[in-house]
Amino acid sequence: MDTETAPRRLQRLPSWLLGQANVEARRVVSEVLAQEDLHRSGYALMATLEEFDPLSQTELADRSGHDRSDVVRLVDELEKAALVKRDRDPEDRRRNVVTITPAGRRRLVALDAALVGAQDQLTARLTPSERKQLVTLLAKLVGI
Amino acid sequence: MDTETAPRRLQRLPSWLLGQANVEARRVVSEVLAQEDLHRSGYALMATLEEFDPLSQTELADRSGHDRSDVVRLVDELEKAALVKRDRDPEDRRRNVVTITPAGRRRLVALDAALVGAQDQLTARLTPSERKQLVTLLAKLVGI
DNA sequence: CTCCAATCGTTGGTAGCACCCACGATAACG
DNA sequence: CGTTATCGTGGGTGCTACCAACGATTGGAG
Repeated sequence: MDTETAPRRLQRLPSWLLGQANVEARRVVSEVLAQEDLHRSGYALMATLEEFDPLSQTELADRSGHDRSDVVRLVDELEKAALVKRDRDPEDRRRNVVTITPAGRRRLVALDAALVGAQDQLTARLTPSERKQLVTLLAKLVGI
Repeated sequence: MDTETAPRRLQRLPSWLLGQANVEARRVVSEVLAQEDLHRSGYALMATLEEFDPLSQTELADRSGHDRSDVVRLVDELEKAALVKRDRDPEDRRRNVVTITPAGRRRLVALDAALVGAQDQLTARLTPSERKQLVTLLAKLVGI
């Protein structure tokens, strides 16, 4: 849409501006990740595993901010692509132990590089110092 | 989700932070508007009409950032609630002329007040000056 | 040791939202 | 005229975020 022709009432709302910015963010990131043949949630899961490996699916869901049931299907895909591994936990046979594979780690490096480009594109209109400010403000807003 | 326990890879991404902030924004705003018995898109349409009245449905769609076909159903609801009026344009009988009703304007005032509260809630962790900065940065990011 | 409650993965379904396409009615224009 | 474009409308799709319920399994109370 033409954000410039939007009503002022909306343009002044932080919530609306966040929405608009988020639309851009999703668009740019999805586009870049699609070239690497992955969805945004796939990246989120792999990033989570890279740092907190090994995790049960429920833990993975909580850390990555997804629903338990959605993680099932996401891990299905990632496992099919050999980017993650899923095994029954021998110590608690209700759980699945999910880990990232070496191939997954290698893939993550490529994705990181692609994502840097996406971030630059997203914040193209901001100066480097403004980008830092934005990150700081957003982090504070969401309570990090 | 617990944004604090998210992987650092994500926490550093402006796009991810925007996403998290947007989740909060949607949640807070939807909640507040629900008490006034309206969706977010309903408010967007009414805000657009208040400023640019009268508009055809296509113009309304462009200004408010929605699809033409979705505006049809949204205006249906708003018209049923007597918040907007829809008439065939006598000068171009393909068009519908959509205007906000006096009742709509009154309702908008109440909604505005409710939304101020929502914004405060959303940006509760920021100082007044930080809130201004955030709005400025986001506006610049989306090209306003 | 037994039974009950809780947890885990999984399946299925729902709701909202942003899209897209095709149609009939109408208008603009050659 | 007849052709092309625009408008509202109905229908449908895909994505994402949810929620409910189930069988398998575990842990804890008695």
